[in-house]
Amino acid sequence: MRQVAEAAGVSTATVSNVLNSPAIVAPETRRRVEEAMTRVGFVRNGAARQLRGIPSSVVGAVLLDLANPFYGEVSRGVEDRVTEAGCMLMLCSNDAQAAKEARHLQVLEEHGVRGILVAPAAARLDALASLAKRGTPVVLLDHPQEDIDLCAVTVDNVLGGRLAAQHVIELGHRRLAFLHSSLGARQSVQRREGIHQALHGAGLDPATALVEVDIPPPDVAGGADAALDAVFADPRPPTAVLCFNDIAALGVLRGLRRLGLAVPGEVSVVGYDDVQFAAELAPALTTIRQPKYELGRAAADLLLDETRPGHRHHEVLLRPVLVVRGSTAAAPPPSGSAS
Amino acid sequence: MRQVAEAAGVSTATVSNVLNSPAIVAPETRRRVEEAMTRVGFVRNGAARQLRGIPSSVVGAVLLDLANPFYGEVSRGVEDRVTEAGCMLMLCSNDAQAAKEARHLQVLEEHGVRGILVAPAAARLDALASLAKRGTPVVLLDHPQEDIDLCAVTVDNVLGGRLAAQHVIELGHRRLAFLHSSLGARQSVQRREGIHQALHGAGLDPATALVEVDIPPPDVAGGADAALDAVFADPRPPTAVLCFNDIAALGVLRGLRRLGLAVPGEVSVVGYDDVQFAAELAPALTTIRQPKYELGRAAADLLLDETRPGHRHHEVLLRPVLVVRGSTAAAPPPSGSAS
DNA sequence: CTGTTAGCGCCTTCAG
DNA sequence: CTGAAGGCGCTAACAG
Repeated sequence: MRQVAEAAGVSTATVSNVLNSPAIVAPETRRRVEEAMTRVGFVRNGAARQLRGIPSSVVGAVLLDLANPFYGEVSRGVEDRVTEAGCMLMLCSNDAQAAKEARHLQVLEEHGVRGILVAPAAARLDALASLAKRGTPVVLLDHPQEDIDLCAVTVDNVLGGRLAAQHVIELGHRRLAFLHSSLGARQSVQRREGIHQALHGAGLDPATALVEVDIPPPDVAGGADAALDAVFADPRPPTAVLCFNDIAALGVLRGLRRLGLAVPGEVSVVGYDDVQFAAELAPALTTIRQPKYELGRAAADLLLDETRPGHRHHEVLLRPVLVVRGSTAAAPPPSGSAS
Repeated sequence: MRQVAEAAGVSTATVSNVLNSPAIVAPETRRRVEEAMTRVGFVRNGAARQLRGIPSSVVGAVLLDLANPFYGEVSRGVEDRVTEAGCMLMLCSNDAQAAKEARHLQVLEEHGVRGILVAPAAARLDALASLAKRGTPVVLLDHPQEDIDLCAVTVDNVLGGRLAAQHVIELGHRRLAFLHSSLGARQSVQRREGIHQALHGAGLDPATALVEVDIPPPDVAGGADAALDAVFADPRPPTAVLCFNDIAALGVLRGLRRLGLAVPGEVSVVGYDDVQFAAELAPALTTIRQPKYELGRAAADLLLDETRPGHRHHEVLLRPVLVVRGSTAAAPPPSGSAS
């Protein structure tokens, strides 16, 4: 900046004014300074500005996994909103590991970001609460507000689980499997709750009507595929499989093909998320659609609002929707294979 | 930091030493300082450090579109490599718009990032070259080095196009369609070159054997679907469709279903990228696999190496691979519908 | 309208 | 091993 000032024959303060309040600089001087800037190849130093107290224009986001198409669409929503506000995004994956998450949060805080969006992996949220108390706004993404005083955006998982279960129950299914994973533990608990509600509503007992299977990370599709062996070894196997996301459903479709079970003739499959490819699978996947892009946008919205004077923390609840396609059908008549 | 120093009854320099060279501080003093740090809730100020000249630990990446599963996997490769080096990632999408890209690059430079990975949208690369000359290392991702003196990582697109075309030619197809998009213009040119090579190799004339269709952005799948009407209105329609990515192939499968054309019985389809869902489509997609994760990792590797003293720019060329699945089969016998 | 000045928080000499 | 001092680039306040 000093170089520019010298080249233009003015002081650094004037250069600063050209940058920040062009209106108060004489046109001729301004022109000279601007010319000098391009000649010298001047680039503002963000670190110095920030040190001087200018609010940062980068926002952080800690999500589960960038390569997961669900979070891909979520981050696109975040990015678009944040870009509109003239900000940039520092993105990272926590891979469901609290330690990774803590490290990322620390670095983001040290960088003095304007705020952080986080889909928390850690069981306890105290770290986030104190982070916020120290002055870095935090917005929970796909996690309920619970007792913490933070903004939050969630999609109603209980409703989602209920929609999925009600759908197959209405089709006559009486034995269901629910495939979940520690990668979506929090969501899975709530969706299970919704499934239980639907079962009770139909007069069914979860203890006998529902098989639960945990898919070990990290390979969700492969794990789901492999998990089916045990599920269908049962003398009275389920006729409908509910999955905690579409990737797992991908694995289920593959596994059922491997086991020679027809979809939806013998087994119905319901996914979750409605990622882009869900409609094109064989058969097209019945699934619970989450408003992914909106989820990201809404979270970014809340975060950007944090700096507004009258801001008050609140929770936004989005609603999932059942999308019926080809992977679900009426339950097959009970076969005589009862042992 | 001053607060910590006061709380621990030492000077700020000692606090700094505890942080940066713990070994040279007396254990007892160190303990006291560390205790004071947690008590006060001390957080290092990244801006101040950077201003002081400490090299930044954030690297920037400007890719085409975060929501695109291809770039999702690429960025995961970048992220993992960068995290290993203790760095963070500032990610953004350029949406194939040179203006957006320029803005992002500027902000990244102002932030003083350690380096920038870019899958360039701009036609000319001078901006990148001068960026690098000013001191921010730049690595081209999925773009050849050409005449610019920068590191670059690419996947051999000519080979990819040739593999796709050779495969269907060997299956007896003599009329091919190639669906490309301005979203992948650069890659498309090279893949077309590969297709031409394959056609020539088989003694076919591209002028008559190849139909080219441009899919207008932004909806690739929908655009591909819609584009088929014109393609198959031709009296001698193609029997094989080569797509510039798997998303387009998704749309093609949908469109062919809509038109009542069997895959692979009447028409063969080849995708590109081999994204996660490609294997699970109906039918499973024959496609050209790109080493996506490796592409990201290799690019990050090159970037991190830029700061090494003896570094010399170079280009890494990765090889794509043909993955044959269910969407391609022998060409149908010529029907009598010649007009 | 333009120049001067001080200081943001940290790290690194240099003395002690 | 610890303390004091200076400066990284920028901007806000004030003086000219």
